Amino acid sequence: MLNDSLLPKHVQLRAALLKTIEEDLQPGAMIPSERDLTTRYDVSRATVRAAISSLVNEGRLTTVPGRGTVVTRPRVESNLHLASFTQDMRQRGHRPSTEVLSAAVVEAGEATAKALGIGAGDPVWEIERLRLADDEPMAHEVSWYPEAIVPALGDEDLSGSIYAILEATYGVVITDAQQTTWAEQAGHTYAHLLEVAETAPVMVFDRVGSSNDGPVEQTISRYRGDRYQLSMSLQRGPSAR
Amino acid sequence: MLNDSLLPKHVQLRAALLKTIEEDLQPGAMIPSERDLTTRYDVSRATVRAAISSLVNEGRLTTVPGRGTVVTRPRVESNLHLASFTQDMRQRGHRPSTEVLSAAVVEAGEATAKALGIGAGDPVWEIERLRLADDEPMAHEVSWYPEAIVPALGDEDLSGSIYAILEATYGVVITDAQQTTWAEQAGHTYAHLLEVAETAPVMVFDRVGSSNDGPVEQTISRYRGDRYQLSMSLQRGPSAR
DNA sequence: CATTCTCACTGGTACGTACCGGATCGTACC
DNA sequence: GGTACGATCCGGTACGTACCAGTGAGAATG
Repeated sequence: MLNDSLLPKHVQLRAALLKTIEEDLQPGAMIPSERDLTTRYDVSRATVRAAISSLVNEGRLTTVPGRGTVVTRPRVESNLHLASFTQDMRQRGHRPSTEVLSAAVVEAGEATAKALGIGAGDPVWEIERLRLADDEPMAHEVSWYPEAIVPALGDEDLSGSIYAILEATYGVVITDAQQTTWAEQAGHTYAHLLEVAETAPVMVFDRVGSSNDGPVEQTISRYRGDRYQLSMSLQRGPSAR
Repeated sequence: MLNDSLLPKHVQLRAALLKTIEEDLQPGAMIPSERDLTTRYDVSRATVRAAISSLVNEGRLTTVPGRGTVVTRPRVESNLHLASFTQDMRQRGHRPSTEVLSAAVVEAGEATAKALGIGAGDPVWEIERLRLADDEPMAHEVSWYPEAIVPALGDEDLSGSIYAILEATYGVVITDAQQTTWAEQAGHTYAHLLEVAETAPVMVFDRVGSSNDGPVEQTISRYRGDRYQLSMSLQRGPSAR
């Protein structure tokens, strides 16, 4: 039945099961019992269990002692992914808008230069924007992009997604980012911009976005603590000592 | 050798291995061979392999065909993972300690009951702890665990990792969690506990930890904004609209 | 002395058996 | 008609055997 090849049987069986649960079965449906599968595919139960446990481990199947093994209902998408402010707000049910505060070429500071892998003092576009949701301030953002990568960024309409401009005009696709977040008091400057008290808490994000060719963007955002929250899923990872 | 006993042997063996790789072995060191472990603990090789593969799955061990099984070198990157406070602080170079403020069985609130998949009013252990790093307050934590799962939690030493207790005593392994975070002002209660101003910003985490059998824990933590930050990597999700 | 070969040992694969406790359902008994 | 029992399914646990393909150290060879 199996043995098309050099692949271990439990790997082949795994693939076969995956195919059936994707094509023929609905979430919540039961797959054949382990003992049934042993005769169907003419393998031992240990092999069947190896295949199944691999799929259980990836969250595709769930075992229920005494009943059987069922196809897992697909999980709601993890909320933590790389999205532009615009996408993010729409997904949360808000109407996003943007106020461009400034856009100019400046010399890269030390931290920015290091983050972007360029020299300190190299020219970078500095874009400062206020982000609104339903016409109320949600976040303040300052972003830096190397001029060498996006020479004419200032000519574009910066009230929308800069990621879209990068992609359409410069063929640069930001595929992943690393960000650090912490909590601060708004303070003089941002209290005014965000229309909150000076002692109001804000969530600060320091993000470096990268394309396949390396870092492209650094952004420091300050979100109003009273209007923003972030959800994420955690797995027990390799470094979960 | 094993058989303390209500727990399956491979779970006990898993715990035993985890202890040795945490206490006696350096990253990169090899653990005894599978056949060696069968005689040491007087179990079958299948049992040994079950214990090992569970640890491999969580990234604590790595198997090398023809050579052996080695303790995984912890990676410094990927800062966003499921880790206990103790683990987290050690990784950040701090010396963690804990002050247990209270531990009692209470009736589950509505939000907690919903998160844990139990009935409102069902008995849950409520553990309130102050977490210190280098003897200074870092975070305040309140956790809830269903009494049905951990009947005698109050008898344990709660100044360390509760995850470790869950695993060692109850055979419950928290493998993943969903958490939401936002920024707040410390306020009366927490300002005093965390030794900061009432207007000082804190990062709040509302986390639900789950084992393979479902939710086990809800924890609400408040971290001092001036002492804590969170790093994470973002990928462009499947629907990168 | 350098190379090659052998061989013990590793994890990986695959088979078999056996028994347990939980779930389900039909059936026999009040 | 409702309850209790038992047969029978399920996955979970645990044991055993056997062989394979890499690895690596030491022996045999050049």
